[in-house]
Amino acid sequence: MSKEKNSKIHENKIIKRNKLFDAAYDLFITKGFTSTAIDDIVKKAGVAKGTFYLYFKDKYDIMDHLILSKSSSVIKEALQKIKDENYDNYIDRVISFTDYIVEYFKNNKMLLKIIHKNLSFGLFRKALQKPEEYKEMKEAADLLLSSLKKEGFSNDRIEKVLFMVIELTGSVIYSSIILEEPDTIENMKPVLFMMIKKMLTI
Amino acid sequence: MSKEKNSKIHENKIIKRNKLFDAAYDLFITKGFTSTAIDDIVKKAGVAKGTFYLYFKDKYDIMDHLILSKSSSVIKEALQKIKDENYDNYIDRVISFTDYIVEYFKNNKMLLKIIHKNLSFGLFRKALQKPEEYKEMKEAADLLLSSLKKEGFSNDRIEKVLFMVIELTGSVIYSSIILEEPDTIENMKPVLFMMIKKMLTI
Amino acid sequence: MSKEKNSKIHENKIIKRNKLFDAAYDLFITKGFTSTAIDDIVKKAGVAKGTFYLYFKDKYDIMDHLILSKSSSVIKEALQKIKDENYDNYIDRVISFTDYIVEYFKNNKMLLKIIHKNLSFGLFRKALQKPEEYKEMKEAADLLLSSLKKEGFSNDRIEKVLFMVIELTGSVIYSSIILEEPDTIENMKPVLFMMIKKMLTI
Amino acid sequence: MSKEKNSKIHENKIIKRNKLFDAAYDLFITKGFTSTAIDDIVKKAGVAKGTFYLYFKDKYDIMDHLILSKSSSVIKEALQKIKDENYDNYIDRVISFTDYIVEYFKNNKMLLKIIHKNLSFGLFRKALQKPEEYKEMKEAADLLLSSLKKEGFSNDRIEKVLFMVIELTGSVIYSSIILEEPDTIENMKPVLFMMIKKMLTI
DNA sequence: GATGAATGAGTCTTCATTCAT
DNA sequence: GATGAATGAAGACTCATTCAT
Repeated sequence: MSKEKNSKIHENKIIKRNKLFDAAYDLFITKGFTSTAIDDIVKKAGVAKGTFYLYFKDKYDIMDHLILSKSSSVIKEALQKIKDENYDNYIDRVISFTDYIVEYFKNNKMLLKIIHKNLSFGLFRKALQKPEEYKEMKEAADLLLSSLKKEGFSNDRIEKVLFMVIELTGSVIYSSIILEEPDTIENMKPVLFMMIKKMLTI
Repeated sequence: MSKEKNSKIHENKIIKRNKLFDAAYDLFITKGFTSTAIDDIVKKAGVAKGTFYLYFKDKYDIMDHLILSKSSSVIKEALQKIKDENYDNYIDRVISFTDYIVEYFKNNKMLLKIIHKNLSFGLFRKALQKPEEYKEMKEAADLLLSSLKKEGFSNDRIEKVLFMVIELTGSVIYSSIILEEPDTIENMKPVLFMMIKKMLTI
Repeated sequence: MSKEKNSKIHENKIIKRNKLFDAAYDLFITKGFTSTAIDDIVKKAGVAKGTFYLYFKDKYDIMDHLILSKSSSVIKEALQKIKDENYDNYIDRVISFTDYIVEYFKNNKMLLKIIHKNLSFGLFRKALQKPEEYKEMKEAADLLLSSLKKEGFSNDRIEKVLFMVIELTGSVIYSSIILEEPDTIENMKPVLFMMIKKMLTI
Repeated sequence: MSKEKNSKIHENKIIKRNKLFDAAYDLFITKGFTSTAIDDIVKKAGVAKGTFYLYFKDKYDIMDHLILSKSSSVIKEALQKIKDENYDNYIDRVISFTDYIVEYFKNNKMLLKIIHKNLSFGLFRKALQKPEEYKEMKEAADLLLSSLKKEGFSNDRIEKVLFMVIELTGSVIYSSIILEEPDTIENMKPVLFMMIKKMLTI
């Protein structure tokens, strides 16, 4: 009975945390991070102000969790896709993976805006150090890494090249989707994929 | 006499504007953008608060001008360097250009921090539309473009590829210099240059 | 004209500062220090919140100034009284001085409450170091000191004894007026004066 | 059996109360009264927040009990000392008593700080009205009172003089130990004792 | 053109207290 | 009796911007 009680309380806590999470997400992508006040978040979540501080340290804390959570879920989906498709060429796999992410952000411009301005690799590093919580990321990273290793990439280079592919992709996505600079994402995609292929060819 | 007086007044205005500019620059790279208040800027510049709004729309406005001005001067220097060196290989030219910029930001970490967080290509676009004011940028762009054109790059692709090279370089510089992620800039450089070469090879 | 203008502005500033001062005083003695919010003060003074911070660092700052200002004015009055009376006995002078202060606080219980809880000798020390601003205090201190010196008190002891007389007086005043402990001020007075006489007798 | 159970429960309650008491004491003298939150106290005591309110009305309540308890125990020790020493001069007895308290607070500066800011004679009055709980205080008071009575002090005056001696001692201790104003406690002691002697001499 | 006093909305954060479990 | 999640009022302080002089 005590267990049941605790589980109910625990459940409530998760629900409340999620309410805050969702409210913050909605507001951040609608009004932007800076223009969103804690007050807005709690009002939308239907909880008291103090409750916010029970679950998050401050506005930056909830933002970090948000970025990680959203990124993680995109990556998870992209990962599932390439698993299902079963390419035997590793470059095709990377391209397909990338394509999924491009398409995702085409439909989530505001999220892209938010994420981009607040993204830091420190965040991802932390995430990869908690494999239980962000196992999709870990899995995605490992899959790509092992693919490249098989192709004869030196250990030393793999990480750096992958990092650059990711950074380039991120930049192009942001710039072309949000600013249409230097061109629309549709026109950038073929060039981007070509570049990725070149970068990944030994 | 009226002319003389006017020119003196005009000169005074430029001096005042520059004072604000320099003060803002010093403060931004010391304390960061967010932590710098208009109040700090005007105090350091030795002018009244209202005067700030006579010369700049707001804090973002002065920041944009700052980024443009500083970027422009780095590019100018890099440009001068590759002109002096006289490579006949266009890829070497790009690498040398890039190298100059990397080295510059290694010695100006704070500026790099500021610029990165506030960079937008809209800014550069505007700059390129005022060739008289930012002629170094225009020149640099034209030089690289014509080099690639000679090599047989299709007009359509040149701009996009160049854009990607710049974005990749920017990302790597920021990440490796500021965060040492995924490695130090020294260790990233050879890989970065290799990637650039691949990207620029037909 | 410029002078006139400046003096008008300067005058306005003093008026505004005084408004805040008076509002704070009224509220502190009515509601107490802790229960008075900056908001209350500015509303009562009829100025904006930010204006408060133009004149005072925080609530403690205005309180310190208040204590000093009020103490200073009581002391000034007490000083004037003993000057007018022209006692030739130094003990009578001290007693008369003390009596004035006792009577003053009998009629200003709330001020006594506030002052007592926030009094610190550091404050007075600072005040005595600005003789131009708090010259009454300086004068009072010097007068008493020189009286005792003439009577043969060793320099070493004068300050300590005077300190104790002041502390004792303060304690008795506070306790008897505010708490009527251990008796009313009327009944404490003769004993207090007797004790002071004993303390000041060589 | 019911009795046994009840006594065990009762014991548990006392233990819990003491835990809160000790935790509060430690925190108050470490961080100060205002900076200590109920939350800190219950965490340190290892109980839930609500439990605090089962034993104490609020933060002021636990503070009052703390002051009384600590004061009572110092006084008890001081009392024991003068009993052991067996002076036949009543003034020496008071001086010795005082000296013990001075020495005690020299080694417990933080406690002194806390007590001073929150001391009120109302507290002691209450204590003296519960002789069973604070019998040391009652005893000390009676001992000193009867000493003075024997010397011919009028009943009326005894209480007041004693009150003043206590107040003076308290003020000097606080000021000299905490602020070293107007001098260190070592240098104040001889003057303080001399004053006490004068005050107690008929 | 220049000034700088004044504004007041906006923001985060703390914490004593309650009450359903 | 005990718990601790939830509350939400209360509070201090900041700062970009305006405008009368």
